[in-house]
Amino acid sequence: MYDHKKIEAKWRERWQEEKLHAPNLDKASRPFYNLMMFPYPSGEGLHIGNMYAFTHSDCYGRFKRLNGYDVLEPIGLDGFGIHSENYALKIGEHIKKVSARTEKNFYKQLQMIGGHFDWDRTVETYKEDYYRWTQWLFLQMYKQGLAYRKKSPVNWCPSCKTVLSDEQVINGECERCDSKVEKKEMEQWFFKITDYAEKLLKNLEWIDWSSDVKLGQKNWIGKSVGAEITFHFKGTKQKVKVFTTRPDTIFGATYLVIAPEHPLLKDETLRIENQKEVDSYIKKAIKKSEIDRIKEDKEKTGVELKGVRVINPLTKKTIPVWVADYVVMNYGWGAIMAVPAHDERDFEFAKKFELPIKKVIQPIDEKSAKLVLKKCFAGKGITVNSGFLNGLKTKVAQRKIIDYLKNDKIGKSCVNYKLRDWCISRQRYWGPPIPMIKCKKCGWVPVPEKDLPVKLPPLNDFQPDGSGKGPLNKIKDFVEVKCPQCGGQAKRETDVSDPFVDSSWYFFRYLSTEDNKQALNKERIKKWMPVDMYIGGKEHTVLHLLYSRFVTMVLHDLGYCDFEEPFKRFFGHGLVIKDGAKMSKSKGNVVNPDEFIKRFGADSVRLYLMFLSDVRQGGEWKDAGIAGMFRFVKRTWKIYEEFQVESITKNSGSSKLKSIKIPRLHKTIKKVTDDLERLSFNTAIARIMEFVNWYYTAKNSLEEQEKHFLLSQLAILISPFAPHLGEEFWSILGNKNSVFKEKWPAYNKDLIEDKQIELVVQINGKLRGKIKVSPDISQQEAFVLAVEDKKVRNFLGKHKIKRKIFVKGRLVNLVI
RNA sequence: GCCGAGAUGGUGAAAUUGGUAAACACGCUAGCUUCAGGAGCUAGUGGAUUUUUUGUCCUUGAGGGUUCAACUCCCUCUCUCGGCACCA
Repeated sequence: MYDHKKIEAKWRERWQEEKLHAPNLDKASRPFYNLMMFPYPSGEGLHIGNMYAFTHSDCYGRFKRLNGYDVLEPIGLDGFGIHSENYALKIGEHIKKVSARTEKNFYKQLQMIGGHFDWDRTVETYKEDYYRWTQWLFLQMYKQGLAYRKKSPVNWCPSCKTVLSDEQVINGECERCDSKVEKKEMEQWFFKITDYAEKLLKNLEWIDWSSDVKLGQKNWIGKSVGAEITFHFKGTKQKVKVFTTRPDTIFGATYLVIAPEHPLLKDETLRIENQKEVDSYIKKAIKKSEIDRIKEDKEKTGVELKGVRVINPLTKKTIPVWVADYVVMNYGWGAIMAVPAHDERDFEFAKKFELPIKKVIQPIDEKSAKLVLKKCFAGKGITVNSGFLNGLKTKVAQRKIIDYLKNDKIGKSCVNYKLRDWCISRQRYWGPPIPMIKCKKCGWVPVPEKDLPVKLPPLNDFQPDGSGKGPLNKIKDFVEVKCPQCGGQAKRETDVSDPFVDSSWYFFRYLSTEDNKQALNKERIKKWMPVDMYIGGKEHTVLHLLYSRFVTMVLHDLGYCDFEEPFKRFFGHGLVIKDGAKMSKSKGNVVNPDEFIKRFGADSVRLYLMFLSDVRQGGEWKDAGIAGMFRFVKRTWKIYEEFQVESITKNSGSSKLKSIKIPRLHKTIKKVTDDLERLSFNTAIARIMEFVNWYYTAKNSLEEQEKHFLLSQLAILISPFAPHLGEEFWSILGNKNSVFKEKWPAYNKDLIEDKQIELVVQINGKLRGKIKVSPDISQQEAFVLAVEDKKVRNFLGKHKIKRKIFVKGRLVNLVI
């Protein structure tokens, strides 16, 4: 009887005792760092989605181990953060208590799934010995000028009562609680990720990552190459700078638009005649939340600054100036030159407010040429109505106009990024206090490194109050401190940092969790990093995966590592869905992994998750499907059980074979190996199933020694997928050591190739016959045999063969 | 709106370089079996067509194209799922 509970518990214990999954970090000769995204421990326990990722990742790690690598596969908990905190608030329990409980539960679950985890070096972001170094990281950032304070409109979640980073706002809503995010003008701590925009973009060209994730990052960074051009106001000395990617269209700039937040709008020297009207528009526009701006169907609004005009530096004509919220302050210079004929938004605006539209680009294709002025044309073409730029192609015109602007000192080429600095302040309790002190005399002073950690003080009522200050502000003993510089009265920063700061460097910390004297161990980093394989969710494209790259680049510049990119390879998996939809509590289609592990065992759940479909695409979970996998496991189990009984009854002490010439085995080994290498887990399992099916049909004609050898090989092949079973099978065969100390089976190339193959005979591309031939049959022979085939002859009749195609080892196609 | 990924049997899905579409499963059908167990075994299972079926024709969202040959490449369209969202 296959008793998965007993077997799995036995091997889990033994792995733990033998520390089978804890490589020696200093002595390992072939390090392989196999990383998976550490989960944030929710109250609900490990989600099937986490398990999906872990299972594939673990299978790959175990495969690498069997191929002779020293595999480090660490695990931990991303436990700080709003998610955990909100859950604690919801159930009315203190977050510290909740965390202690979820930690226990998560680690138990993680043990149950049988991962190759090194339990001696877990990382919990909310423990002092970790967040101390998160604070240290902040101080390094501060020293480099990469952490700074800035007052700016930030994303405020009214429900979580904290600010959020741009990356945490999804469609104008809070990533955590889906509340509408508001814009608030606040002073916050930022990390200067924009300093690394170019490097973050450039390295995307060579890192081996899923291409959609790379593209997502590229778009988020959003590099635009163009020019900045200065426009002078008529009648005053004021001027305004604009950014444009199409300086070549400047002759078509028929008006200028300024963002509502632009400081020029408060400039009295402009003498705006309708200042009141303008002010009320500005007030309304600024009040709008992001989501309102999106939901209003992008209907253009705006107000003309009456009596104000700027001079187009090329046409020398004056053009009107408008304020409109389709221009945003935090990109470029908060002002644009509007070229309605060649920009979608300007076109729409000009149509609505009846502003002049002037064509300056002639499209090359006729279809678009006909539509110019009826529709906007934003493409490239030939410049017209533009003085000295006439007749030039867009690219040439752009170069020429930039040279002109430079000579006249009214503009220059310029690059802009959509990426903005990372706002890391959070007005919450459950995070690492930002290690800064504000002194009346000295200003902001960093906490000296020797004083770290700034401990998160106990606080019973940790509910955020929405005052714009974190709950820590309520604790006098915490707030009131002496200035480390002058000893005078000072106050601590009471905000904590974004949990994404915690996770931006955890993979470094895994390497030296036992060392509490320093954050990072350079030698080990050199030996083990960058991470060889990282498997995780694509939802972190512009969050964790971007932040980690940034932090690694900073650590590189500080000399802690000699690489700029933390993850050599990142592989994004798809989602597990159920009943055709993403799992969610409200839909009631959440799969609880515990229940299935209990019923069928971790091995069956692992196998099923990997068998579902291609890991890149995700797959659909079916309760009936896992039962089928359980059946396969039991069938395989029976083979070993039978073998054990036989060998006991026969009691034959015959010597073991070292190799075997059964092509079926060699083909299976090749298939499984190739499939695992290209991360095609589902087909690898299919191949193992085929092998088991074959074994059933062949077993009666096999010698005991042969069986023993075949089953040994099968035990190893199956062990990355179903590690407990692998071990159990291995021990049934009489082995004392762990199967994971074995070598991955090798195949004999000569046995892969069949001595006889079926060559397909097509007539006009349609299958008409099959002939049995040797794989290296010559073209001539193949044609002769093909024509001799009865069926083929029937089809050919009296037709003349016009053409013959021969594909070696595959087919013959006769064209008639 | 823009960008990306996808659409293959009743279902989840395979098909690595353009070369036998549907591997491997689930489900279903029939039969066998009876340690009644979330059982096991055997056979069948894309559709149409009663032409002895070891046959023929059709079939990878729709339509067109390239090719001896297209799930795969190109064009047009439809739908689904993700990402971005006035970024000049």
